[in-house]
Amino acid sequence: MSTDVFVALRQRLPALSKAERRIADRVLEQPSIVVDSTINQLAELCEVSQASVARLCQSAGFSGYKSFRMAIASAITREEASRDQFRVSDADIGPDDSALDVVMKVAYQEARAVEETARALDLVALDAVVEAIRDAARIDIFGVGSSGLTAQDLQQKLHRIGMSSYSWVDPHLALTSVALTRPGNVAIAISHSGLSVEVNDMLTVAGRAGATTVAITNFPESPLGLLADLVLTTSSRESRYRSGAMSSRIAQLALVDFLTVRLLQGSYEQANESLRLTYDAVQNHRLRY
Amino acid sequence: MSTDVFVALRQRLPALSKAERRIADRVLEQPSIVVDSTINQLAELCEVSQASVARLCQSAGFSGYKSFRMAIASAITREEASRDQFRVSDADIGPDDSALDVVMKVAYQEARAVEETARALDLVALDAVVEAIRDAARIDIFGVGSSGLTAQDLQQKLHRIGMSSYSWVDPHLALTSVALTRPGNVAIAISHSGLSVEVNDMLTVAGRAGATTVAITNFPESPLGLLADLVLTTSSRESRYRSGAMSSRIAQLALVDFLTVRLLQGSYEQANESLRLTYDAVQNHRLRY
DNA sequence: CAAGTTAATGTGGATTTTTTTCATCTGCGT
DNA sequence: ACGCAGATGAAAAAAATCCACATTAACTTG
Repeated sequence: MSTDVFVALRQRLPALSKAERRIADRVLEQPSIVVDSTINQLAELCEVSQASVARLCQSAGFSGYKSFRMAIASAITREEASRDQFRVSDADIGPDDSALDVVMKVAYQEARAVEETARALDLVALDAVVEAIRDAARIDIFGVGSSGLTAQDLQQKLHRIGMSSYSWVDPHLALTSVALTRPGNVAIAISHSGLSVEVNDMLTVAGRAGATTVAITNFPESPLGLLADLVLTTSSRESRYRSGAMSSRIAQLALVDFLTVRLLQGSYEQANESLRLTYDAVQNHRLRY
Repeated sequence: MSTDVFVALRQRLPALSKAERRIADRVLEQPSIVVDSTINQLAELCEVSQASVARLCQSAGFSGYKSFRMAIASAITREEASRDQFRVSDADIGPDDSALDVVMKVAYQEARAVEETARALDLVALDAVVEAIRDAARIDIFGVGSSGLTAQDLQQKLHRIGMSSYSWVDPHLALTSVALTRPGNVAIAISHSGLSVEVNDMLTVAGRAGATTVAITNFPESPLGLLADLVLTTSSRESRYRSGAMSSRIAQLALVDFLTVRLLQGSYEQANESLRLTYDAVQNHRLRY
């Protein structure tokens, strides 16, 4: 992309003739009118001829009014975008915030959670987990509360690409399953705080049985984190105005996706075949437009 | 309307005719050609008539090709700006991408899905749904596959703030439940494509029983979207390299959070009390450092 | 399976918009 | 006052967009 229209315009400002100057001033003052106006309307607005407008566009380095107009449209959104970047709604959500405020703030927090989780992720650990999963005959996944949903999600995805995996909601069932696991298998525990008793128990038992233990938690130094062979850390901070887990769950799911895509990469053909088959399987449960 | 062209286009994608679809695909794949092409050139490039291009532009909500082109120019710069932040190329994920590339690209797509969902959200519909939920004696939630997890998540959250809600995995159970629902109650159907037979059935029955019907879907013009009284639209694009639902599920959960926070705001004291109580309830299942 | 019906697509011309040409005007120096 | 150079506007020419209508394709129904 060449230099900004506004820059080009401002630089030429002193060299312009009277009519062109009038147009340029108007445009710089309120660029949006260019987007909304044809060359005729803009000319009339500035009380000059269309030809003058056309000449200004060319003298600013554009082929004509058309491309000038598009450049202005671009430049406006570029300015908007960089403004938005600084007007980040890092503030906490309050009881009197408008719907727009709420939506923007929540979205911002969650987008940030994903981004920060990605940036802070230990890629070596990630690929170690991927390797462990790939070699495992069975994968047990466990989480309670909202982390239970992440567990289910991971289970579904692993299952879809052809890996035997189980996610347990019931702690007793989980314990009986992992008690019988073996070296080479993988047990994955998910807990935002890393403090959940059930989840810790499950990973302890799995470790004792020789499985590779993986923790997905926001706090690597938590009991759960210290317990596990491999730790994948999410980076989310919950708003005080929470209705339970928001960002933490999003960050966990993002992590699940990193894992699955990475797994998928390793066995492209085979995994894609699995995906195609599972997709076809539900095809006749779909309506048509 | 600040809603992004690309969002509008992607949401209408499945509802488009063959010729329009071809154009839309081409545009989404390489948007810059629109900026460089007249309507004739673009038509020739896609091997369709100019009229079809014009029709697509109108069906995407623009007055014609002119304004469509400007919107594309804007949207391109917006995308560029946000990509710069992630320092990620626009290429899709490939089998040979490094772990870092994969993580950043997935994170970018998911963060983008959240942001675009927020940006394009119909706030009036959102608050209408919030009102309906608040007044309802019972809320039935239904989704299959990965949308089933969203359904569970929403159910958990509503439940936690003291609303009677049910999420059904089994279509039969769901149908028997909504068949007995009543006017004033709310039925929420979740489906990314809006095509799932079971989910459509459920909402149809609920509507017949007089409940307020809500659809959460990426495609407002899908059968499900057309069926519902109120539609909340997600704005996600799936990577071609998908392991099932990634961005779509994240966007759905973001939507769930918008809903719950908004609900929570309305009844600050009472809901916060519920949250505190439920938090305390699991307290002695937490370890200490 | 054919006829009828409806939706989708393309053609060509009407209309709008942009570009270019050229005549006129303004200001300035001689 | 005259002539010249650059600036400006009017209008013609060119280009592009939009629209009405014809045609084709797809689908339904008897």
